[in-house]
Amino acid sequence: MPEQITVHLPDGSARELPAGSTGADLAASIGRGLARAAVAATVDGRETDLTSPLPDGATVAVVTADSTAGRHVLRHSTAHVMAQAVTDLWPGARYAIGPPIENGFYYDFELPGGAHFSDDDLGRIESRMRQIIAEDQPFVREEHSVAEGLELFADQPYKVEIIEGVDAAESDEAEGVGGGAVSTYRNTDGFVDLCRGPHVPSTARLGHFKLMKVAAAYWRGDERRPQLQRIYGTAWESKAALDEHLHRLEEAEKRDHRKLGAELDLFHFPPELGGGLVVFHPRGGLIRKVMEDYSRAEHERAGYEFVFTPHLAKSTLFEISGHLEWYAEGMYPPMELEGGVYYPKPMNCPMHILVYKSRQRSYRELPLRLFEFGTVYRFERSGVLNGLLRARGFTQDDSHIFCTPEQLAPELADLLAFVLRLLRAFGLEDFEAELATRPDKFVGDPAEWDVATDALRRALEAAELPYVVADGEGAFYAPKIDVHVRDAIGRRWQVSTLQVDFQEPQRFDMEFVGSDNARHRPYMIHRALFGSIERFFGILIEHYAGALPTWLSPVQVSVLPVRSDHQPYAEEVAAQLRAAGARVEVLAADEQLGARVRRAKMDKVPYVLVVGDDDVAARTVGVNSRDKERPDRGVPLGDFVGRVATEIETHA
RNA sequence: GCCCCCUUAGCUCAGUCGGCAGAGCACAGCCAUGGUAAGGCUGGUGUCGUCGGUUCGAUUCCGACAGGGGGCUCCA
Repeated sequence: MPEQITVHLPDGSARELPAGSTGADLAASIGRGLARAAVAATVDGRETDLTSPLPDGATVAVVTADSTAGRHVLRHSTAHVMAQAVTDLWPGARYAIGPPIENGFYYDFELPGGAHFSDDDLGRIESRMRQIIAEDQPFVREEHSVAEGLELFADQPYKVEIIEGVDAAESDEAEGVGGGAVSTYRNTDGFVDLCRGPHVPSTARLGHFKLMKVAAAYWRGDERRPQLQRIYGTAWESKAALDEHLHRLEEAEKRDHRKLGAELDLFHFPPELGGGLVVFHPRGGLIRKVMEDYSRAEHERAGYEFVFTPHLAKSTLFEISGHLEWYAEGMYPPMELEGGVYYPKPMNCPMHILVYKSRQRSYRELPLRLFEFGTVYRFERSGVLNGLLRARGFTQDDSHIFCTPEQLAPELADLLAFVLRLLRAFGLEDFEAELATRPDKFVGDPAEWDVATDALRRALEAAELPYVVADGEGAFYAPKIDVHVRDAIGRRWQVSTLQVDFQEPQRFDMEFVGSDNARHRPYMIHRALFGSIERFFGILIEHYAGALPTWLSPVQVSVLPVRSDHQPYAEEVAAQLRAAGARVEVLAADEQLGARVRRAKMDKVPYVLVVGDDDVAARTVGVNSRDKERPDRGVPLGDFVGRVATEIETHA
């Protein structure tokens, strides 16, 4: 046994420590500030905890609390403390799993007698957690055999299930179970939890946390298993970081499209219609019309043809398409009339296939690109509805492209470029894609799957779009690409989707006549770029916090005469702007100027013009831009009209 | 569908330890002609989400239901 060990630091230097030294000792030897900030260590790149002895000759790095790994450790440790507090306050409570997540952590519990937490309980739990933290209890790692683990957690059936799961099959590293061993962490007052670690050396390192909410969650995420009580919390390395996070949440709340939708008079969900069904008001309708007009013009340029199809169809259609077999629970219930059974359509594809099949098709017509703003109805479960982001009736900017197998790859590449062009026009810049591949349960020929998946991959690479492969996440009938965007405050939203489908062409027995005069089966691509117009609308509102770019704003310029006698000039200014294509309102001088400025600003109108004596005399306007604190006085009218016209045209 | 929370004027919310309910904004009328985020005065406004229970009496306490929010599951 050597008395000294040597550890290497990532910067290439080495350090001698007494044998048995831990990550915490290393941190202390490097410096006091670091010792305070340290929450864990890595040995040869693998996480360990600060309390385990370090091996001789390893490269050791100390993990600080403000790093991603460090925050992970903090949050995980805070989750343990929460479980400890809950078992103190509810003796006999069972604890299941409590991992760190983005911005925080959660822990799932089952309370004695099936009791539920209420929001008031969060305060009590937090108080108890603060006591535990103040007591500075060390986290001590222990290793046990599986048998000892089962003994230790005899009265914790969820922990037993985790340990037993290991015996049966794979190890569950995150839970500290694997290779025939079980690791745990114990606090001084006896609370012990199954865990791989690492943890902070003691509870005193924690403290900048807040319990956020109570929720229910199914054990193992399976709705047939017991429902547990989940508490979510957030935890950070400093008070400043915690406050910043809470501030971000407030900002996100201010951007909530439902709140802004009401404030800006854009849309609402009348209870008389039922959940998930929206009505657009004139201003929201105008924004939507601009979106649709732009989309139509771009589709026209890209070689799409426009079709229109009904909202209802007989069951026959959805029997052929397979929707009744595969998707019945997502469809609105049937209506019977005159002996027929009708369903509201959950998708547009079967309708577009009927357009294709209306006559014999030649390879010379392909690719045939059929486009429609198709409104569909899906019976989403009540708990999943979420404003415009998840509705029961919505409109897809839907297209189905029918092509020959040879055309598939180039068509996909063009399509992806088209997707990005359209999204960029709406001011979205930050994209990521997900390539979803063949699931376990699939239909069709694996060779065809490979062809399609490969075509999708090549399209992604051609577009230089960063992507991740979601293995087995494809639809049962086809692989797909989902395009995600990041908004102004970094949230990720799924928008566009591109799917290759060989299944429906077969079900509908689609054909085209090739150059060889033989009949062939076309490939089909499903694609929606906005995804759903309603959803995309909601995302834009949140992205821009309601302050839409000029070209999308329902009112682009408000003209405010200082006094009533400036009204004629204000009308003239408005007329010139309208002639240049702008949407203009004049707020007459029956209210104080300041109040009218405020009203226009609250409506997030991009330009508020004030015209008074000087302006009438010099044919100028006072320009108050949304992005500027102070107004510009005396701007020549002609200059301003030109500027707005350019902005509208260039989507600035 | 399941768990937690919420529901009082058009909106945001206060309130009644059980005794016929309030503020600000908005709205209406009048006055004020005002150069950049709320001018002044006056006024009307409610089945206190719905139904049932307890009570002399329920907006308040209890229960059910509906609608909304946050999660879970789901998202072909």
